[in-house]
Amino acid sequence: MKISQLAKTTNVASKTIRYYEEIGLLPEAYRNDNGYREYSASDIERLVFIRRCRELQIPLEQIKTLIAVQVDQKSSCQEVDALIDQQLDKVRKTIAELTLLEQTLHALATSCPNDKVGDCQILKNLQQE
Amino acid sequence: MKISQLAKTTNVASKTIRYYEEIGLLPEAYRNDNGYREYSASDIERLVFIRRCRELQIPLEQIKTLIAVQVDQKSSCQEVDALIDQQLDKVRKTIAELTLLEQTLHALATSCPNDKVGDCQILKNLQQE
DNA sequence: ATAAACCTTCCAGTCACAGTAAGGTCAACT
DNA sequence: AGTTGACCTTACTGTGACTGGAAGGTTTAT
Repeated sequence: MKISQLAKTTNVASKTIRYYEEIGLLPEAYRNDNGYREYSASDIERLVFIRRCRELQIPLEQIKTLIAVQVDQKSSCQEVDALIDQQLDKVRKTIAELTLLEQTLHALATSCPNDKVGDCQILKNLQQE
Repeated sequence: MKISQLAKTTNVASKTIRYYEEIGLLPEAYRNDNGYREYSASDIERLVFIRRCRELQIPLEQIKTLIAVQVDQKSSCQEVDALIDQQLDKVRKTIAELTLLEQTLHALATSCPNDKVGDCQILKNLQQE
């Protein structure tokens, strides 16, 4: 199958597939006589895996690690667990930060009863240390 | 005052101050005989304003707009209100997305009772569409 | 024959900086 | 007078994960 077929099947843009190959996240694709990349079913699997990881906002470098770990079926999946836990931690911290941010923005949004820039309480609040 | 003094006072790195000047967020600084940038009190105000906006994750381009609006004291601060509301919206949407993400990651993190990669439920789940 | 829909590589742009290099300036000390 | 160290300057590169576009080759359908 050609790259656009793979793109459609996996819901990953052709451009992105080439990019993944370039950075070594995908192996170099087999080429047809005309130089076009040719893909098989196993490429779909790998790409779906990557896409799912990306949906979880796992960085490409860490996805590389996950793929490397998968190769040795008998090795411990401790690294996998740790990576997911890390990701969960990161997401939770970001949520906490954004929740504070939301409160600040909400307070700010409701702080100005005036309508001229000169009296604008929002702008004054933004001036404060 | 020199750039490092301004940096300390406002808690914005010298590098960042130069960058803000480069992109036109700050006006071109006055230069001493030796070519060093020289700043005054009003520069502190402007930079604190920018820093506060950045803490609220307002993009630099929108901060430019806010600064432009401030100039005409008599104009309506409708644009300011709208911008803060937009920002609040964006933050709320991100929180909602991350909350879903957190649930998925949590479910994933607790899905694997095995310890060999070959049986790892996490990796299997990541393979799914 | 030609048009459209593909494919290829390569380069630039995104956002908001941070890192580094190479060099100029200044104040204090020996 | 020389030197050290802390500043300052510009200019270029790198970050992450792509996306857009240019310029050109190939295939397929009409």
